[in-house]
This record gives sequence, C-alpha cells and structure tokens, in this order.
Amino acid sequence: MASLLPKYTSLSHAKQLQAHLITTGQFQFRICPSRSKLLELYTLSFDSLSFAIHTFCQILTPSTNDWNAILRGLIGSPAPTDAFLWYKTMIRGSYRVDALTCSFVLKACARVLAFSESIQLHSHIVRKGFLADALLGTTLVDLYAKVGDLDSAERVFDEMVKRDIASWNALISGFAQGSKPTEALALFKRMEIVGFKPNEITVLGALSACSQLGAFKEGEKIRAYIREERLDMNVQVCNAVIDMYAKCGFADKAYLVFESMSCKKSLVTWNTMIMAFAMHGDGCKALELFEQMGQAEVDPDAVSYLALLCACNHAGLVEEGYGLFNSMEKSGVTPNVKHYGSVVDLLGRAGRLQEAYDVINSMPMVPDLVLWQTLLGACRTYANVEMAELVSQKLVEMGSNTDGDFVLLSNVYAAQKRWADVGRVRNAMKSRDVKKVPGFSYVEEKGVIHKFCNGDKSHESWREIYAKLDEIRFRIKEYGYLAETSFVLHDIGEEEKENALYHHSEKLAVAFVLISTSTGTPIHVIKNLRICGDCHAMIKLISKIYDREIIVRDRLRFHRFKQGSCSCRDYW
DNA sequence: CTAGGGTTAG
Repeated sequence: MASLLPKYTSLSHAKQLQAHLITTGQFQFRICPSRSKLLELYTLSFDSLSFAIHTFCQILTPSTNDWNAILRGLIGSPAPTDAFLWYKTMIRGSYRVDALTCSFVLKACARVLAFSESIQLHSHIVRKGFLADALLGTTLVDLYAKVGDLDSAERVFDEMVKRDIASWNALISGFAQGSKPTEALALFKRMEIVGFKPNEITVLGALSACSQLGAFKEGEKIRAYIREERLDMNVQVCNAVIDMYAKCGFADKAYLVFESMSCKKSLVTWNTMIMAFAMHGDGCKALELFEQMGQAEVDPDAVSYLALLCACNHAGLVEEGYGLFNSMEKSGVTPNVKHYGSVVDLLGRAGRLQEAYDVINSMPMVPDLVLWQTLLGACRTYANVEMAELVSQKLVEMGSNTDGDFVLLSNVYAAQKRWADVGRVRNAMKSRDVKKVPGFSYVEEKGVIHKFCNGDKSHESWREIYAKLDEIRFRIKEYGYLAETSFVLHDIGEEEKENALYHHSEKLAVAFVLISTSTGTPIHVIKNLRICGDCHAMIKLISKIYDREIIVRDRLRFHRFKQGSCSCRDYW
C-alpha cells in the first residue's frame, strides 16, 4: 500500500486510500506503514498539518512513525515549539521514541533557537544512547553552533561515537559562522590528518574562515585542492573563492576567478564581485560590473544595491550613489535600513549633514542605532556641534552604551575647545556601564596567523615589537608626525594618550612583520574595527620610510598604503 | 517493525 503513495499522488487519491484503510480495518493496526505515509503526505506535500493532526487523533494506538510524521510537519509550522509539547506528550504516554523523533524535535527547536528545550532534548539523547547516531549528533552540533554555544558544539562533536564528513562540516561551518575562524581552520586541518576528504561544503566553511582571517596562504592551498578535485563546478564554491581573494586583499585575483568560472554565475557571484570592488575603493569597476550584470539579464536584489552604494561611498561618488538609491524602487527593490544607512553615510561624508538628517526623518521604518552613529561620525568630521548634540540625544534615548559614540561627541566638543562639555561627556561615560569593543588585528607570517590586541604583550617577541615601535615613533617624528590624541578619551595625560594610541593592534601587527621579514613583500593586516586617524597617518609614513606596501583591511574596506599615501585618498 | 533525519557562499 505504501508503494502506492509516491510524492505526486493527488489529495483525493490519498483520501481514497485512507478510506480503504479504514474500511479494511488496517487503519487501526498497531503498525501501519501506509497510515504513517499518509500523515507525512498530508503535512509535507499537501501542506495541511491540521488535516494530518485530525487524522492522527483518530488513531487509537499511534506508532512511532505516526508521531514522527506529525513532528516532522511541525518543524515548518508557525509554532515550532509545539513539537516539544507533542514530544512530551509522547513520552508521558510511554510511546517509543527513536533517533528520528529526536532529530525532528531538535530541528524544530533549532528553528526558533529554543535553548532550554534543546538542552533537555540533549540529555534525553545521551541517556538513550542516540549519540551513536552520526546524523543525530550532527544535528546537535549544528544546533549548538547556531545558538552560539560553540563550546557545547565542540563537546558534542568530541563525544560522538561515529563521525562522518557532515559532522566535521557542521562544526567547521559553525566555527566559521560563529566568528571563530582560527578554530575552523584548525579543525579543517585536523580533519585532513584523520583522513577525511573535504567536499564542497567543507571548503565553503574553510574558505569563509580564510576570508575572515585574511589567511591568504591557506586560502591558496584550498583553492589548489578545489581545482584538483574539480569542486569548482559548484557556484557556491566559486563564490567563496572570489570572496576569499577579495577579503585577503587581492581584487585582481578575485576578478580572474570571476572571469574564468566554468559554471554559471549566480546573483550571489555578481554581488560578491561588486562588493569586492567596493571594499577596494574601486567604485568605477563596481558600477561597470553592474552594467554588465544588466546585460547578462541578472536582476539585482537588495544586496546588489547595498554593494553599489557601498562602492559609491568608498569612492566618493556622491551623485552616482544618490541616483542609484533613488532608482531602486523603480527596479522593484525596496530600500531597507542598511540602504538608508549607506545613503546617510554617503551624504554625511560629503558634508551634506542636513540632507542626511532629512533622509533619516523621511524613512518609513524606525532608524537604528547604526544610522545615528553614522551621522554622528559625519558631525565629527565636519565639527558640527549643534547636530552632534541632537544626534547624541537620540543615541542616548535609544540606550547606546558603546564608547565610540561618547568619544565622537567628545571629539566634536574638543575641536571647539569646549573643555567643560568634554568633561561632562567623560563623566557620563563613567556613570554608565559603557562597553568598549576590543580592537584586534591579524597578520599572516610564513603561513601562520598572528593575532594582536590593543596593548597586547602576549606575543613571544613583544619586547622586540615594542622596541621597533619606539624606533618608528622616533623616525616618523622627523617627518613632522604628531600623535592625533583626539582619538583617545581617557582621563589621562597627553603622554599616556600617545601610548594608548601607539599600542593599537594594527601598529603592533605592522611592527611585527617589519622585524620578521627583510624582503619588500607587501604587509597584509586584517582589523576588526575601523582604522583610527592616527594609525592611518602613521602607516602612511611607515610605507614611505620603510619602503613597504601595507594593505590594511578594516571593518568596512581596504586601505592600500604606498610611498606615503593611501588608496582611500584619506576619504573614509 | 523499510527508510526516513544532519553539514552549504554575498
């Protein structure tokens, strides 16, 4: 009977079968595979969970498979946690729970990140010995990774009796998406040592980790493997390779991959490449690519426009960007908060503060913190006290407690020598529990990634690094460099302020590479925050005095320092 | 008392 129920059975045929089962008495058998199949059909193919539940309720003694069919249907329902309630009913009624039951309930809980339910399920799974099931273990690893508890994800992974390629992939992807790229790459290497052969999904996670770390050497190795194994027939893999090259600072290599792809480009391919040019400040190439995209009859989506606005922003193409923003609706793409944020940034950087403010007020949605922070940044650049106060007021009302907002406002006052107001901001900062996002940088040296935090002394050669910084400080002063201490806001004297600046992570990273290499190869630094004005000024001089090209990726874009100037033309 | 369930780029 079950074989009579392929996916394409119509609803009326299914109901006929149900009638047949009822009239022949089979419907009330303790085990009836056709009945379970019917329930599955109702929930999955006919999208009628309520009818499936109605049918289920007529079964006197539902089998595990009947329960599973309903639970599976509940995953996609508007109330996935209902699956957990059904599960509890099942246990209270002493119905037999199998690995599949747990799998469906876990997946439902994962959808809404129901953490406490997931933990209860985890303990059931352990007690029933279901961790021997590689698939269920993988679901659990993925679940913990998705709720951000990577320690638990790793523990489950370690405790699994049997692991297959998907188990490894789940944890690698989990680390990569959970901002633990170092762990992702370490696991990737461990997997190869243990003898598993990376597949498409593995390399996606590993490449994403390389992108985050700027791990170019490792990225190249993965690229070579992809070509050997012909994994580049997969668009997603190609897109990840393009992204990796772009984020490691090689827009040209990214474009080579883009051009010579043997599989069909997807919308994501175009968006990735446009974003690559945007990050590198190559606004014109981004706009050109957008033209080509139209010729290739690929319709842009919200991400395409975001990438374009970003490109115009970084290249200072104010009119082009504003025009694109205004043409979005006509192309059938509705601007979201991020598009508004980008335009506010575009206008703000160009000094058109009032227009930027008007854009925020014309928004159909509630402006978020980031938007006001963007405008505050522009107020600082153009020393506009009135608007800075107005915007800060908004930020305080919205409960901002990041140090950057306070620093910006204080900078605006400091520029006008309004010291009393500077002190007021400083006190407000103390009385609140202001969060400071810790800054850090990565550099790759002989294939090894080194991480530096601000003021870090944990590196084995920290003494040499700090000595090198002293030397740099001495040499650049001859070139008229003065520390821009307005980038610091602490209750400390000028000299300590200078020290606080001198130990920014990107400076440590650059100094480290200068003492470790003698050749004139470019220095690549990856930073989690935006580069500060002082580091920018200092690295420009280093590139000249030490005759080294220095490429810094900050949170938003690349800065390419060469012979004393930067590719961003000091517009960032 | 079939198998079914897990990992995926901008």
